[in-house]
Amino acid sequence: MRRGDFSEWAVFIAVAEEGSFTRAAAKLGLSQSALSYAVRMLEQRIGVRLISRTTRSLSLTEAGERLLISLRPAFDHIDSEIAALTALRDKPAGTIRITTFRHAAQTVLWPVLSKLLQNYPDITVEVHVDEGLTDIVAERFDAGIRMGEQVQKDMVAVRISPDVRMAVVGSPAYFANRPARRHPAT
DNA sequence: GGAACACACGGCGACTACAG
DNA sequence: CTGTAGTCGCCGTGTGTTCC
Repeated sequence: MRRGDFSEWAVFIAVAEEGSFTRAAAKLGLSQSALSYAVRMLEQRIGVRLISRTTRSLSLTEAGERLLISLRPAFDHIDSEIAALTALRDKPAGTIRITTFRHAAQTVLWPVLSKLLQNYPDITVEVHVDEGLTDIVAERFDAGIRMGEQVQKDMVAVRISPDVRMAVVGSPAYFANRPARRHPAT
């Protein structure tokens, strides 16, 4: 997956939430044509129509609705974590190690990391993709994404999607210095 | 005179071509 | 990949016509 993909997901969310390319463009500080191009490229690459357009209005397709429901909490969660990091440090920097499975990496993690890395270039993120059950604590990962049934008892889990059973999990050590969350912040 | 309908037109928003 | 300019087409509104 190319790095440029990240912004396309953010564009999709903005358009979906605003219900208008023009308003989304104003919100993101881009031109309307840039957003149209980004969404078109995104749809072409994944081969799924996400937004139904007419000359005067737009609406989300079923696939678009599902994608928005899945992505929005993840973006919100990353935003809240960034805010928490900012509160702890004047200038966030360092390495975050995350383990996840391929589907979550493609649909959830990459889009939010795009925003994170743009805003905090001093942060390095190590993403380990594997379909097995990597031990987050033993392998010294800071966080991971697991299906609900894969969340172990000693993990601190935050659900990130209402319709997909995915959750962000972190080692107790990671959350020891941070406030525990039951839900992603909005 | 007032209500209902049909039509024309301008505004607005999305798309596309093209240049940088 | 982004911005500009031009094009297309839907929608809202104003105006004219018809009917009661």
